[in-house]
Amino acid sequence: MARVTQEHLDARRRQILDGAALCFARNGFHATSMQDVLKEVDLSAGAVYRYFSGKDELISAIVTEVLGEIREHFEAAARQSPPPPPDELVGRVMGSVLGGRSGMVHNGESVFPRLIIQVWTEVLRNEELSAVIHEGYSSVRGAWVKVVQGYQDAGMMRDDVPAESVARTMIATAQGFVAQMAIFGAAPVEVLQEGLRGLMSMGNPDTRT
Amino acid sequence: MARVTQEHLDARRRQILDGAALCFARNGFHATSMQDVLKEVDLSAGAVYRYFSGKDELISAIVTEVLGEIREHFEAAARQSPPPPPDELVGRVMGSVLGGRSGMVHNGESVFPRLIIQVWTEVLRNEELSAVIHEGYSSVRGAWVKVVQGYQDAGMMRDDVPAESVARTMIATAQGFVAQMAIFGAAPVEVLQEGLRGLMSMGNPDTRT
DNA sequence: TCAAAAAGAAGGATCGTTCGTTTTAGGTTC
DNA sequence: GAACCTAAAACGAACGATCCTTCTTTTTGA
Repeated sequence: MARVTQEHLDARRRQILDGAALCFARNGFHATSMQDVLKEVDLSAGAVYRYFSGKDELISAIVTEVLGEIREHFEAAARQSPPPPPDELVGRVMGSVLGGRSGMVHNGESVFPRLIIQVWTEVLRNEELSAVIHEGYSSVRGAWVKVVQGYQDAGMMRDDVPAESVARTMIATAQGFVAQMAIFGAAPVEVLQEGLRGLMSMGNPDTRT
Repeated sequence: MARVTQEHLDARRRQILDGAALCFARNGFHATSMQDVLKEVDLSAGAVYRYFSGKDELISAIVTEVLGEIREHFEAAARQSPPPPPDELVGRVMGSVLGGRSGMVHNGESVFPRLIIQVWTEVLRNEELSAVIHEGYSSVRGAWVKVVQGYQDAGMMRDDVPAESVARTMIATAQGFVAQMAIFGAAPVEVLQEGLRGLMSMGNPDTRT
């Protein structure tokens, strides 16, 4: 295929990214060989190396894309007006994160949770990717802090706890639920929402600061 | 050193496990070479292969040990009497999990959070280890469900949400906080506790089921 | 027809592991 | 108690396998 259209080139690149992401979600970045990826995308080495300079660039492209998607979903949820309560906020994020790559399924399970925890381990050993997730997280946290301050200003939440701590905790809830889905299999987002509503119903814990 | 004492053999095995765990926390299981481990523990290949039949067995031993420790910390916290509120419960788990391996530090950061998320990725590609984490999680969840039912029976929490959902959400909070510490660095456990107290103070969210 | 896309065999490097050798701790002998 | 002996612990060079990547050749589409 010579002198192909730009759409064809883009489609090839996406085909490689998707196939590689599937492999990486299954086996991790470094237990997956290039041969595994080549077999998955049904292309030769020469073809893949035309689109990516090497395995590292392929990994970086996937990690960056995943982090970008997640950041967007978190920030979109925080832009809701009026700011929804925590259970709805977290539920919306989880729904859009899991629904975003709805096509990517393996053994009946969404690939995304598995891919996300692989990404977490990869940012630990790559300064460039570490910077990406730091910046994204910082931005998301800022947006969610504002939502929490909205709760406090409206008298919906005690205001003697730092808004940042609450924002971090809500984000942690979503992250932990993703980890559970990756390890133990898919679960309805309602589980997480019910859990948050249960916690929210406990009332101001007396005089303990 | 021939005919050495059993204590020496045990110490050697532990030395290898700790050194390998440090390497794996830094770089992941499959981006860490045996040469890396040998250099870290300052032993030869022949020595290490006397204690472990191969890299896979070394990984399995570390993963199993980590999962066992975590399970014990979660179950010990649930055995508290009377059952503490969620913020104290989660705070106690985080404290003991992070304090347990207090000796293992790298660049001023506790190694354990990094090691834990590496473990999560490894159970995805090893059926044996998957069974271990499934069993441990099932047991922990059962213990925490009872605590939540205690909240509900005492009228501290609305009882129209499944206790299992709340238990899962509390566990997810701890898991997510571990992920945050691994990726973004250590943070006081108080952050997570404050966050939970903030959520708990929001009161019964009206008529939304 | 030809430039570009894809193919796929092969190279160089690194991996996990083995195995023949050396060193050592602790029991034995005088 | 000092010298010796021996089984085992540790060593480390080397092997085959596998990995990522390159590069020449073939195929393809405009």
